[in-house]
Amino acid sequence: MTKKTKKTVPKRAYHHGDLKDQLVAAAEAIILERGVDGFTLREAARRAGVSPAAPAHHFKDASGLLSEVALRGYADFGDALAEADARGGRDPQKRLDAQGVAYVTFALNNPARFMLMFTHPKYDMGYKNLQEVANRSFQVLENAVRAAYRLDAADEMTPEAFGFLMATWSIVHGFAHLALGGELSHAAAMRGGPAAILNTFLPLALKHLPVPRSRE
Amino acid sequence: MTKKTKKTVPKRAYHHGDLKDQLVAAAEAIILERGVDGFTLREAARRAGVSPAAPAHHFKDASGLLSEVALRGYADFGDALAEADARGGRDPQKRLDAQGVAYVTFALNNPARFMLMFTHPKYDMGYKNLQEVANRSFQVLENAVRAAYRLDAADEMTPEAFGFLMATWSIVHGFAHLALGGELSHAAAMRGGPAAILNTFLPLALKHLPVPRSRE
DNA sequence: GTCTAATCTTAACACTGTCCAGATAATCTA
DNA sequence: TAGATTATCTGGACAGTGTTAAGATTAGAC
Repeated sequence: MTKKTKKTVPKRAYHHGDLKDQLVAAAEAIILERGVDGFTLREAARRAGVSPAAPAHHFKDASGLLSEVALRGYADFGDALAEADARGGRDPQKRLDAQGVAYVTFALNNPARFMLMFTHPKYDMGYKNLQEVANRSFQVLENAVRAAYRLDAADEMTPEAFGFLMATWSIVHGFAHLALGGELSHAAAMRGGPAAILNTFLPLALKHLPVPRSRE
Repeated sequence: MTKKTKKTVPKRAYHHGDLKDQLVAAAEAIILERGVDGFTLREAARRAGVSPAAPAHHFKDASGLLSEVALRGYADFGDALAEADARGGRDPQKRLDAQGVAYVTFALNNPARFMLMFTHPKYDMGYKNLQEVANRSFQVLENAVRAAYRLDAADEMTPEAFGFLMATWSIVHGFAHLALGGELSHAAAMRGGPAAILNTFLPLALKHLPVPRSRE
């Protein structure tokens, strides 16, 4: 009786209908639960309810699926930085402070995606427009540094401005990695718990890297 | 004829004799050639000329072998930082500058080991005295920061000193990751090649994080 | 309504890490 | 020196992996 009555138990059609998006969702869930290394293509297919070979019709290979995850991650990441930058108004210092907090906040709120994004061997930078989207997110940071050094978008970066850009990028990037790697958790446990990392530790660190006084 | 004459072609005895060290060497070579993800225990065994099951008598599992690689990496890393610290003499600024350069230099000269060391899921922090050795290397940095803040080894870290420690650690750690991730190679290609990263970019970035003037 | 192209399945291949039983040899004991 | 114990290594097996090839199913175009 359960043979023809497909309505009661949909059991899903031969064609999935929304496989691509569900594979991406499954991949994100897997790397969150098991880490980037814990991802397997077969598990993603399993969660989407399809055979191990099905994903090949939407992604070149496992690396392709992770590339799509990274792509969407960079898009959200760039949005978060751009929003923070906008909240900073016209003051370069405020713009950079807000971006620094947004940078680390994104990493802590999206640990799996962030780690994947900066684990290049896991995906393919040549995937679709991944490179552009990634560059666009980093450009938000560069633009704020340019403003601090009174450089137009067309101007070439001066060594000084470039040095400060690297310093800023390095400190937030390094902080995010140390926090995600658990390198700060011992200290956090003694000084206010995990919330202290973002609310206390990060400001304490960032205040050591102020925007250089502009030479009018 | 090549049957009994084992002398001409030693072919190796049933017992290897130096398997543990050769497995470590093979593992280091593999992650250098193929990246941390490219490591397989079977390949390491293959290079050492033993069966896939042989490593089990020296390491609990694949993670155990990588733990030994990480352990030796942290030991060398700590040594490099300690030597740099010593070269800095008594001046905290010089000690920290030297350590910063040593930190990034180690990462660039030992990319595979460095990446492994900071890819925690790949190995087991509970392995032998790994945790201690890792802590010891980080302690070198903390000690220089303590000196800058005139804190004894017994003194508790002040929030200010801790903030500066995190800022210093973050900036060199982040710079190393960005450089290894190729995030700076585009800029480097236009400004003096790969050597510029260490010789030009790093000093330009680090000068933005001076040791705070001591409040006598 | 037929045909084409997209989508999915089944089955197979060569890998992987890990376990087990047995072979070999180095070392300890007496 | 001889025998027994222990450490080390092999061969074979098992479940799991990514990827491919050949065929089934169905959506959409004409």
